[in-house]
Amino acid sequence: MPTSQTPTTVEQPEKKRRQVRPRSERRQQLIDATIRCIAAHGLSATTMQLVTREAGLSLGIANLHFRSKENLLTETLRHVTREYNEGLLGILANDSLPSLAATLEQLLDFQLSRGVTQRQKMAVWFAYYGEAGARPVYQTICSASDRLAARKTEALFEAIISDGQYRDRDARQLATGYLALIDGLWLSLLVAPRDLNKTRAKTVARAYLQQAFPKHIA
Amino acid sequence: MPTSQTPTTVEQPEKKRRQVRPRSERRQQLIDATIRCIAAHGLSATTMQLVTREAGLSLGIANLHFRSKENLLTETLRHVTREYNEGLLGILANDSLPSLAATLEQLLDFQLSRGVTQRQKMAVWFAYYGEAGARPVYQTICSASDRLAARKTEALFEAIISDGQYRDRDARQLATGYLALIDGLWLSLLVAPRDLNKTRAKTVARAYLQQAFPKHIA
DNA sequence: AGTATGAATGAACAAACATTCATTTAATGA
DNA sequence: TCATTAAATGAATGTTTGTTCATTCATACT
Repeated sequence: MPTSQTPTTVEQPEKKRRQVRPRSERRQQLIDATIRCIAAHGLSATTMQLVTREAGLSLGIANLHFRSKENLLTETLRHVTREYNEGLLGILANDSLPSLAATLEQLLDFQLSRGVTQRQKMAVWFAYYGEAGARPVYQTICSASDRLAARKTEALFEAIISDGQYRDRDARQLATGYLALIDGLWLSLLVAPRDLNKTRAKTVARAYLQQAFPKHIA
Repeated sequence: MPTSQTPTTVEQPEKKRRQVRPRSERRQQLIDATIRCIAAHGLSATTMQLVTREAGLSLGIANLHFRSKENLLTETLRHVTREYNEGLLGILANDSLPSLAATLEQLLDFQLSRGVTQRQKMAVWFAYYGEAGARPVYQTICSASDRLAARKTEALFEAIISDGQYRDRDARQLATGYLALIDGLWLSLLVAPRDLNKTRAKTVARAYLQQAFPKHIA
């Protein structure tokens, strides 16, 4: 054998080169991995081993960046919640008023869009809802998010009722019903995708809005 | 001290007398305890210790009567599901036809009744929904139950549409919407009981039915 | 090139877990 | 009253879990 410097390449398992990355990037990487794990294996089967392996990192790193598993799970819920709320506020922010009819259409499109209704996100959402009754932290995060959505939707509906001079309509009640309907449709999409697809779900939600505000939706 | 035969009664922790009971009774006892544990601590924190202690029995007894924890959890879901389905079928059974309007009212009353909307039951329901994406057994049980409810509700709505000669109504779509609405209301009652109570939930659900079938509901 | 810093690693550990099974004892019938 | 049966018990077991921390090494600065 000549002057082969390489250390006897006997098809080693290719020990991955260690990389140093900023804290925020690692945190995001771990949250993403946690979401995938929860969607694939459920919340109760999501272990630190599973998450860190899914992220392609070492076991100890989650505790390094998140202090504890509990904290990682809480931050993951916060992340999914924040993402949804930002999307919602982008449509329902007080200042942006293109037209009430257009806003209503945008809201419907967003809530049954690809991004929001993908299995991964919905699975995470409902996994935490399921535990919310027992974990005050989850309950707080979930209900704060719900309350924000309720407030913004109610405000939109009030504006629409005023604009269309609809009679005998209660904005609060209609908003409660509409948001519950959306939640229920998400649940069906998650648990029984054979019986309901996104298109039909959107038709159902649109029908609700048409009954409520016929002048504002086609 | 005289002839005290009793073995020095120094306020012993009162060793509970062992009782032999039939298998079916023990199974029910354990399922009930499991429901309470899931409601109080969540599915992921429900351990055999917790369940058997809650039932006032010894640690090994759950494995004796249910073979495994997995089996106990599955049977618990089956029990809750069966209980709900029986209530529903009691109202929507094909043969019992008092009057369509009365049946509609009964359905609404049942789905938002004390028995169905008590925190314990709803917490169990959603805990399993949250894991359903990852556990085929849960998914099967949940979606089979959902499908039954959908079929029966749709049949009722078809009869009502025919009876009232309503135009431009799709029974399937209305049933999907109504059941999703009920699911969403349950979720809100569970997660944000501060913002929604049973009475208001019933008002919202009734409004949906009134829009759909004004001749059949007050 | 040499050094200092702290991010990344993963073996090791203690706690918690479901499950097993030898033992106990209530219930039944002879 | 005693023998038989099997339900009930809980200490013991082996596995899995989250967490720790001594060590390694990529990176940046001198």
